[in-house]
Amino acid sequence: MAFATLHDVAEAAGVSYATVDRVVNARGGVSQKSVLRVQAAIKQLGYARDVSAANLARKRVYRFLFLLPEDHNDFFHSLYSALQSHAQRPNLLRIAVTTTRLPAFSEKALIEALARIDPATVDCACVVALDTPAVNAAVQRVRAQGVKLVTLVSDIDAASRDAYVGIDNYVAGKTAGRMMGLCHGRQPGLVLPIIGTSRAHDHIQRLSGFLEIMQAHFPQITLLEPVTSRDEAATIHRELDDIWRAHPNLTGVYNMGAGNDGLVAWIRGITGRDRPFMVIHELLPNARTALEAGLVDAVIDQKPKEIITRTMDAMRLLVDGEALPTPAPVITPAIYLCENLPDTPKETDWMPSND
Amino acid sequence: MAFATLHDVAEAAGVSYATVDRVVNARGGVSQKSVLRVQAAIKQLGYARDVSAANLARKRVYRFLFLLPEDHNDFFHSLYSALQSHAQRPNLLRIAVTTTRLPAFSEKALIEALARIDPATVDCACVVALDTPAVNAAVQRVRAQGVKLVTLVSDIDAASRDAYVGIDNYVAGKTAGRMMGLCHGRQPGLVLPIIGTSRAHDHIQRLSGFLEIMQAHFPQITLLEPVTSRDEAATIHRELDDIWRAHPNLTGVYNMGAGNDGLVAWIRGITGRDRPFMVIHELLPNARTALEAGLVDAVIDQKPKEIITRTMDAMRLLVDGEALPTPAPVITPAIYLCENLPDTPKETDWMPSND
DNA sequence: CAAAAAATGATTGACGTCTATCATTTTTGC
DNA sequence: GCAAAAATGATAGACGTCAATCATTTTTTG
Repeated sequence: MAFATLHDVAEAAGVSYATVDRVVNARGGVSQKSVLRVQAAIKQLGYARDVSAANLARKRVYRFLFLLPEDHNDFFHSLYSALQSHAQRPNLLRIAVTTTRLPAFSEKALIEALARIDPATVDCACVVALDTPAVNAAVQRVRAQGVKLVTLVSDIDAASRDAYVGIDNYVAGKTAGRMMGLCHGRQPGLVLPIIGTSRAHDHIQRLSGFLEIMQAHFPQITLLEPVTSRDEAATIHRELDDIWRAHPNLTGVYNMGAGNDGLVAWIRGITGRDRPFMVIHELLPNARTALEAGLVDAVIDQKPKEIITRTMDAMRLLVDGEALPTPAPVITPAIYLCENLPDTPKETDWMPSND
Repeated sequence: MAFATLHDVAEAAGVSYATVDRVVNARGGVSQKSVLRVQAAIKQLGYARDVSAANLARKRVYRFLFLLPEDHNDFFHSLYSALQSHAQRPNLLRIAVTTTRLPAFSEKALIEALARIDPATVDCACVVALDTPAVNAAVQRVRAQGVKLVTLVSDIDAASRDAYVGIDNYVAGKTAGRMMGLCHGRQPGLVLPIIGTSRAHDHIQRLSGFLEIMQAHFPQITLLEPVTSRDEAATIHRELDDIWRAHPNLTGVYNMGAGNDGLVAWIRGITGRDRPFMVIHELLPNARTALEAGLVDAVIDQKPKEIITRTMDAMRLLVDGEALPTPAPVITPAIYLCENLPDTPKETDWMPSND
């Protein structure tokens, strides 16, 4: 009554269960006439496959391995936590996750970790890659053993991996730019961009998105030469002190890397004139506190939970040998002001993806 | 090897499957000693119940009924679409959703619909309620027949229903206020709030949140008396024409109701001076287009999909007789600028797609 | 120590789907 | 109209858990 089963479909279509099974699982060898009758019955009964039963019968188990950089970098840290909390969810779809953290930017460590992957215990690996020939080769060696491979955040040669789940730092930078521009209310201003290192792909992309929006839509705002912080709080603090003295008319700061603690400490010490507008990245506890305290105006967040969910979706599809959605869905950054901060503690979202 | 089963647990604990089953399903009649051994084995093996298999064996089917207002109101429309798209998702958790739309604000229609609920075919109903004694009584009559009842967005007496899933329009209004304030870049301004009807709870809440933030944090901005639009595009257009003429220094408009088409049409016609900053609600296609065209600055969105997900979570827990999380999780509004718009979702096939 | 009570073991049939095998019927080609 | 090919039917054993029954063992109690 409530839910039609394949047996119901078979009866309604006037064929045997075996034929229905051949149709829904595309096994072939069914006449056009039967296919149509089955499809009609499915539609008529509103049949929907019971995925639980299907996965059970298929004995599907997904064993995933994540290789993440072990970095102070805020973003990877939040990615890691998202992965941890995901792993603790009730076991709806039989996913077993193993995580290994590697020294950041170490080609050698990455290649070794890739070589250590055991095809007998891993169905699909997810790697924050470095785009070098040696890594490409190592990845292909893994894949040759039947392990699917997904690159995350940082891609390699498209032919070397099975899929790539990216975040659009360019869009994140543009969003930050729009936010910064709006904060100036059509007034002129002087804005300082801070990047972590000029070597990091993601910071470069954020910067170019930011600059593009600022120049295109807010020409009355002057941009200072970007400062490099090496993601160190102390460096940021020092640099800001200098610039603040040199530019009494500074109206905005956009930090696209880590080191927000130094930034916040510096703001706390400002006296005499209005602090500049502050736009920073990643909604971590310190950023949250700063927002709530009114020390920062906006936080651009890459939604690590959503990234993890999307990645796992892709990995599942790969292991099942199914087609990945094209174009790959893009995760757009969220904007947090101090009023719309999400609830902190309980992560009870254990519904399957989709949101 | 990959996943331990209850049989594995039984073996590891040195007891029979039956005993393990008694422990994990709390059937009682097990000695303390055995309980401990089973728990130890579960922990040691990292056993996690296979929810798919469990649900299958339990024959759990959740039959949910939604009673939603049939309104032009943008918000309920997006809520309805979210529900539709949720219903089309692959059938992971065996949820059957029926939706009935009712004339908005009609107490009579609501009570009749509640009376029509058949306990034999509905496990849990979700209602956008009206807080009147007659509705309260009708709700209690439904519950007396064993149907769980959740109120959505608009609550009634807490004792009358099983749960309430709310949205915080106050927070939404505050977020809009912050956004509007920031757009003024510490400059003075003159801002017009537009509400749908002064009778609608949600608009009142948005308004008070908006006013509170504006007064507390942006005192240099003057607020005009809120205009009532009855959510009609034509009314908004006309009112704005008048106000725009009467107040040459208008710098911002916040529309907390529907009727954004009229608003956008009006903006299109502006010449001579800068348009005011525009903050509106609900990321519907027209709002999206307006954002992309640069006719609107920010859209505050209540994330209807997330609301639906949360509601279904609560309904499931109720039907299972489990405890609801307290305090109820709050959904915070999202802020969209023209750079961080999400991908438009695409439709799925009718065919039973796995996963 | 025997009887009663409590705990445990052993087993079975669902649940809906997958996968496989084998027998039977229908269609096609000549 | 006959053989070969294609399509269909019938059936059965998983998958991991739930829920139930009944037999057996162990512990408690007087």
